[in-house]
Amino acid sequence: MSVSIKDIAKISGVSTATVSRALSDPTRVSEKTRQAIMEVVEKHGYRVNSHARSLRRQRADAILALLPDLGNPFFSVILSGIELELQDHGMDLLVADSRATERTGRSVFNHLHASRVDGVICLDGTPTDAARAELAEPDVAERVVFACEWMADGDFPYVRSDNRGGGALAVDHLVGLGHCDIAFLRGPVDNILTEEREAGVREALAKHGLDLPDTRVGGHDFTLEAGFEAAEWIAGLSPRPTAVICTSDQIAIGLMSGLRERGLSVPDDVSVVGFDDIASAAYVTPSLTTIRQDRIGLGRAAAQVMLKRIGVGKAPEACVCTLPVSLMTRHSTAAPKA
Amino acid sequence: MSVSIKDIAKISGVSTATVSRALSDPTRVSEKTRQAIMEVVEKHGYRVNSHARSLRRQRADAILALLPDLGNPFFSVILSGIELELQDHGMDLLVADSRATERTGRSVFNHLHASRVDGVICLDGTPTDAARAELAEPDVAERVVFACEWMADGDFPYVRSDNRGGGALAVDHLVGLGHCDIAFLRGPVDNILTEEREAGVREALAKHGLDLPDTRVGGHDFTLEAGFEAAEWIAGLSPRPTAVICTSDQIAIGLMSGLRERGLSVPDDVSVVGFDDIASAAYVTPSLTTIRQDRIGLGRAAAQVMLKRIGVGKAPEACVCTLPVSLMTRHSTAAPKA
DNA sequence: CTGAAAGCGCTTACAG
DNA sequence: CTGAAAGCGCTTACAG
Repeated sequence: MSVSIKDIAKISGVSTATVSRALSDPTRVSEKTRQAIMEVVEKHGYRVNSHARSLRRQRADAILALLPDLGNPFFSVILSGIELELQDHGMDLLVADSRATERTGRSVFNHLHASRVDGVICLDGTPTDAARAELAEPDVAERVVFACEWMADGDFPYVRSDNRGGGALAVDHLVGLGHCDIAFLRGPVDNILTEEREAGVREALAKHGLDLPDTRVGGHDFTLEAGFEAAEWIAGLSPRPTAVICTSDQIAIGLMSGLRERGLSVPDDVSVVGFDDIASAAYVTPSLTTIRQDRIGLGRAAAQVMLKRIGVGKAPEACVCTLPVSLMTRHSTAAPKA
Repeated sequence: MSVSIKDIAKISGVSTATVSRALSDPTRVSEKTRQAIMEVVEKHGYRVNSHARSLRRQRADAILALLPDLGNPFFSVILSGIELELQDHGMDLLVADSRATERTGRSVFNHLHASRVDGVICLDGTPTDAARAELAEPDVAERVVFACEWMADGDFPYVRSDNRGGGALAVDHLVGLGHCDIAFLRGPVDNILTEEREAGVREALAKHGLDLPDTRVGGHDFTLEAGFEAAEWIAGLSPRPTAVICTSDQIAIGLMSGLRERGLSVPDDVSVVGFDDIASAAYVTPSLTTIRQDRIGLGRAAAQVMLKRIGVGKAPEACVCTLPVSLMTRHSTAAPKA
């Protein structure tokens, strides 16, 4: 059917070895032969068969991005950052949803075992027990990089945002505005991002001589729904906190929606700070003050660390990387009403 | 390094052929041998090398999803639908950003030519000239399915929403509310979705004895920014239309934000209808009336059509599929002020 | 600079 | 039910 290296060799009157060299390492072939071969290659639209090459080279030239939820739009920008970087190195990107995969009973690292990919960028910080067991195997471990999320007890290369710093930024901003009764909305239980951001919030609060009592901590997920539900709780608190720090923009947007439905105004009655700076944060009403994560940068860096880890490109160096975050001041925060 | 079928064969005391059969077609091996082999397989954690299998079988067991913009969150849910379906059939999912790929000078169908994937689900209805030329080649054409978007002049299997019907639904809703001066906000020039939705709007308008003059048509992109910018134009129109139909929720959300900044109220001054029903549509203020697309269904259907096309699973049957859309009535639309 | 040959790890007619 | 052997399409020491 499709033309192979053998055909090209025959037509060009050389061996397959020479064709292969002309394609992979042109300097090892005379200019004249190379040109003749390339002409034949062009004319017949020959492309190296990736499976044959991978089998022979023992290298897949592909990376798997493992997401906790492929449908979550938060990841799309990160994914595009990963792809941008991989493309520059001629590597392909496979994606899989770790939760959906577990449902099938297959291992999330199957791609690695089957040599389909050279490494996996794991964006899921809470793998199942089965996955954790596999992560303990050296031949899996040495091919994994964590991005965004990570395992508290693991020792893997990683790329992440400065989550603590982000929590602190939110606090400094609110305290600077005059707030001293601040609530905090968590993400899912055991999620490392939630824990880090909360730690950052507590540290910064302490620096200002404030604290975060248990009665001011709520939330259970990163979603719009969770934020919306939390509005009922916040609205019912007495005294009501004058500001809420949310661990995601989705929570914040859901929360603002819920507060409004209860007749509460943002920022007049309650200031709200998000986390992430997703695209719509600037366009909701009021526009959302939030902690910006550089998601493209996160994706690119994750791919870079991965490529280093598996020995593509530069020599292996720093295999961890924490990206700075920044405060985006918009209209969902204001000084508390006197 | 890693254990191969040869090792398993040796340890089990059978030929590699028998191991292969035990793994792929257990009925062709005696129960006893099979069990013995499986035990060895389990114990040594053997996995079939995917490149060797693909090379031999001439099948990649993988599909490429080609998106116009990997970073656009609209696609994430579709992608998860595709993955769900592929997973059920043991197929892997590769993703690539068509615009980013073109930037590198490589062909977007390279994966197909290199046999890395068995087919490509194309979500980009406006391929470059180079890509169109390749789509004309039979061996490419027979492995492509369009999803969501498509080429007006192509004849490919496809999966799409009922875009015309969606346009009509929006009109019927607004006219039912009493609107008779309706504006329309387009997406990018030449985008087929925009054209279809506009056609649906015009047809429905005509049915009600109304029309859509050029002076009531604006917009140039599906983005939040484009919607925000359009607010200036809408606000400046005299007389001002009492309702606006947007070709995406992003446009609608951007528009509402811009209108509010100009002191206009939605829906009191202007009713707004979106298209897509993205997750945040229900949580913006006011919540957005929109045309819902079943994105998970779109993704699943696209994968199903693809699998049929390349002969996996069921016999090939209907290779086109138009999914119904539905009106989600929320708070961004109301009767026009008298 | 070039070629002959081995081999990457599988699967599958073909025989028995 | 099982095995020996060919071959999928490459790449790469090894020789010359």
